[in-house]
Amino acid sequence: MNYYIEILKASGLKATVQRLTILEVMSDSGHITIDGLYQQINQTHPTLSLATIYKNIVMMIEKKVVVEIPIVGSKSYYELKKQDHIHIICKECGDVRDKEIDPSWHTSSLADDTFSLSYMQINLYGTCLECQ
Amino acid sequence: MNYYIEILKASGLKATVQRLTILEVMSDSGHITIDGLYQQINQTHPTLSLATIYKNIVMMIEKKVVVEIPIVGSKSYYELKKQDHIHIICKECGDVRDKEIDPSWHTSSLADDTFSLSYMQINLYGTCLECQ
DNA sequence: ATCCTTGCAAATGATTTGCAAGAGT
DNA sequence: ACTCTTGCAAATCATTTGCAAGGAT
Repeated sequence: MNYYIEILKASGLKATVQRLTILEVMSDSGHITIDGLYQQINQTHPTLSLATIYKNIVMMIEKKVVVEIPIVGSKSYYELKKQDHIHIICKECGDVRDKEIDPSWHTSSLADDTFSLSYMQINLYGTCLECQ
Repeated sequence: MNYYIEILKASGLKATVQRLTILEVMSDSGHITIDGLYQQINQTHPTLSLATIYKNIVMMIEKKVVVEIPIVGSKSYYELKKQDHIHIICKECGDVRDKEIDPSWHTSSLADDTFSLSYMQINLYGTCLECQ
């Protein structure tokens, strides 16, 4: 918890209960949609409003504390910012898992020299073991 | 034009002027949003409604004629279905370019054996030459 | 002739905004 | 004390739906 207070302050955001709650729930679930966040949070903080979640997600994305994961055929997921990694997405159950990017990949060679790369996003869609 | 008639029929969809127009505009621009489609089409087919575009995009995605490209921080783009490839996206101007996937990549090794991969999506975000 | 598709308008759903009260620094 | 943030309700924007008329096979 204290960890997130530091992150928020370092980003110029006040450490409110609402923000800390959002970050904790997001961290626990790994990847979560806005609706998911709201439902989870509602159980422990029934007064925390949807509007507050929206406002804060927008803000924390701007401050690079949170990252959006846009998904084919569904709402975006959100996660805490960390190193670039692959998302393995089950089309059946919607589960999202992380995987490290194979270091043998020369990611810099992906784009050409004329393009200044800032970040990448790799999503693999398919069916997980449980859903097969 | 006749080419798209075949594709539609093969997918079990009637070849209407509206659908052919959508496919042509989409092909011309490479990648386009719903709004973009509507504005482009409006110039030549002012009566073609937004609702028709929505209905058809949904249908053609189901039939695998069209593919959604979800984008960080903006609406999804759509393109004609073709081989998997990389999208190079300029965060400044929104331009989307295609690039072949480096064949030296062992894409099958990206996921583990337990995951049945159906398709992948690789987006590189940064700044294009013109916007630098 | 039949069934599918269109276009309109209305309905729904998601996200954003304005503002007064409350909380963090 | 000051400024930022919250929560509510209303406003806006995006997407979907129902239905009667028109078009494709």
